[in-house]
Amino acid sequence: MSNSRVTVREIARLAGVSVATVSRVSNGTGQVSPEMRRRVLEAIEKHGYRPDHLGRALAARRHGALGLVFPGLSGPYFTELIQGFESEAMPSRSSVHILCTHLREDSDAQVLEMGRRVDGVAVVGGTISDGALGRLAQQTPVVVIAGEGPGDVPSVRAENTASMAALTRHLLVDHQLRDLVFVGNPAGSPDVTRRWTGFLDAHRSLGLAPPAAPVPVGLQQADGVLAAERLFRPGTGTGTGTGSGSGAGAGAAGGAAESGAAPARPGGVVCANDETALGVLVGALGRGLRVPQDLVITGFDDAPMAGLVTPGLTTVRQPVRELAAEAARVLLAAAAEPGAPPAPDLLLTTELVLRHSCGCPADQATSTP
Amino acid sequence: MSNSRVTVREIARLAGVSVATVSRVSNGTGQVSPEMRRRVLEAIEKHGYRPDHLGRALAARRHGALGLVFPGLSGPYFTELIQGFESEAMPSRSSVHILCTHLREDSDAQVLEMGRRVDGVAVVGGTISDGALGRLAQQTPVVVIAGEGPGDVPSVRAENTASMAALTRHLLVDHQLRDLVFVGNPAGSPDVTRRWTGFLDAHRSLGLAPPAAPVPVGLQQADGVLAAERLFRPGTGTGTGTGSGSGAGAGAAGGAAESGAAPARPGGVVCANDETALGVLVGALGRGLRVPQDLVITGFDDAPMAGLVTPGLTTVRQPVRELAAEAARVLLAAAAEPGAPPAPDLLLTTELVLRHSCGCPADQATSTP
DNA sequence: TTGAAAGCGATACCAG
DNA sequence: CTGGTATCGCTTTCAA
Repeated sequence: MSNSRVTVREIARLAGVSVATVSRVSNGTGQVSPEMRRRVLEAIEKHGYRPDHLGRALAARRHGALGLVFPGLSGPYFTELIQGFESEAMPSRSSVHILCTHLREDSDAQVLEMGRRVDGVAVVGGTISDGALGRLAQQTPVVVIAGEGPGDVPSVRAENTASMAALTRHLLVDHQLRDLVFVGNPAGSPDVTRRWTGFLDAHRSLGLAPPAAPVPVGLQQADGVLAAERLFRPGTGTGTGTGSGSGAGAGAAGGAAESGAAPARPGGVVCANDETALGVLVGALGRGLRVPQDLVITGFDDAPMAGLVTPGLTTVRQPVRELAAEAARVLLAAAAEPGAPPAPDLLLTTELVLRHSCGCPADQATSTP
Repeated sequence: MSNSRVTVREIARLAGVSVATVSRVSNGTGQVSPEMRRRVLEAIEKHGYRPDHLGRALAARRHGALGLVFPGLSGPYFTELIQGFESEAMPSRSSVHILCTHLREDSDAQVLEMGRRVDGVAVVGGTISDGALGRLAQQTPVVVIAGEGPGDVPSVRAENTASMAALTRHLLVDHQLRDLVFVGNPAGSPDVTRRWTGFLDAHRSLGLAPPAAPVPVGLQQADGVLAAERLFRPGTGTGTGTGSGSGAGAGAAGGAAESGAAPARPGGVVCANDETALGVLVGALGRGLRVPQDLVITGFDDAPMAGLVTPGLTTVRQPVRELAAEAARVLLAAAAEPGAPPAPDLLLTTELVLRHSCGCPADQATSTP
């Protein structure tokens, strides 16, 4: 039935036409008489001919593939990223190559190599050196996701600083919290750098002293658990002390402005993303702490879980799928028109999502989970 | 420096040799005199020549790429899967194409198309129809991961039934639990089918009546939260009380039997994987339930988080990375030797991991052959 | 409209 | 050892 060994020449011979005609028919290009077309189509159908991708790619000098490079995929963020990227590449009949450089030392070389097998590469910010990015860019279209490229390498990213500042201000002003800690490693990725900056900005603009340093852990849920361990270990920094807290005889969620009566002010843990926030939440709940009464926790991303946990996680919504889709679009466009000017940088907007983990009464928000 | 437009012919001309010699030098095949080699190497270096992948692939009739197909990547399972697959493909200089068929209707066609662009395809069990698998298999090497292929399509999977039966028996016998529920959809994937079977087997071999039906949710953490909502809704099956949590006067985590003298036997929630177990755990803790005192929860996979949460999650360890690596190995071997007999099915062993969430005192572990 | 032929970039066989 | 050349499978001028 569908033997993959059939070539244009075979079909041409069987249909009694030239390979050029077969090509024209199978691609729908050029003019072909109805009679010829019928004969060719028949032969194609009968032998299950499908043009070979390599031959076609070689002739067209186009791979029909896009590359996606990231540090070490983990969690819903990369899930969304990949799916968004793929959903945009697929309609253009481009396949998706992936490369996780995680912990590998020769990743620059790997990426360069990938650049020779695809029509464009999207690199997640902070994954490879700027030098490698530059060299990659002069060999194939490149776009940086969630970061900034050197020179005129285009990038697509979501707003970070201002929204993290807004979130932090919300805790500082609306909930009158102090002694906030930041969980995340600013040196780990451009996104976290900006979020840390926003966190600091909020403090400074209010004349408050931010913590001297963040709790520098990774972006995975496990890292959040790790951070919780560090934070809640008896006798450690954050004013949360033991989880015992005051009796809090009151009923459920409602408590709006309870700040007044409570003697021991709960601390707040501002996490670099939802994953770590969830990890911290699990760590806190597992130790008998109550959120938000004993401890406030916030995230960033608005991952699927954020709206589902109890209490709902206050966070910043970021359009990750869109980010990746835009990146794919940039590459596709650049590949289609090699001479075009570099795409402009894209900055997608984010949105504050207030749920219960920050102490807000209910799911209000600019949002619907 | 590194212009990608240089071809063998260019180098040959510049070095004053034939293309054959350039090819020999750049591939290290055949014998070349030191003098020629030097000249060629120099030209290659000077112009930054790197052989084009398409030309090479066309000549070799080999793509230098492997495909990986899965339903909708999510969670640590797929993270491990992809990384294991890639770590095996990379040393063979094969790139990795991915395809998530999630929710798409034309996925069979997509997979067939992918089959024409790679040297072999690994398909996660339950992702595409057996028909499509069959057709794919007669066009390129195929291996099924975590499932079984039709006909002589090879597969690699981990043991499920016996280990889930062992885990269930542990709850039933060692902890004297009754009224276990199973969270997961047996119709969703071959793995879950087998785990459900093991769950049932354990009951029957002890002369106990298993629940009539599972709680049929997906495999993501959010699904676990959903299941928890369903299970712990007041008035529902599992004999657990309200989640409102009494005043928690005691110290931190350790708190023993505080739920009053309530002798109500805690139920047990056996989850199809760690992700959902974690979701259920979060849902339970968020409602003030104590694990394992009020409720026992178990998972499957031994994901990174399993050992980190409080309480540690009792589960079954599955070598996911190895699974994927083996799959890649099978494909690579098949691609290297087209005439070879189909690879035998591989069954990797799993291991029971007893932590605290089942009621066991401390971390201990046993293995099941 | 159709076909012959020239690539696309690299490999490998076969003489010399 | 080295070089000419056929080949891989398809697309695309260029004539007819």
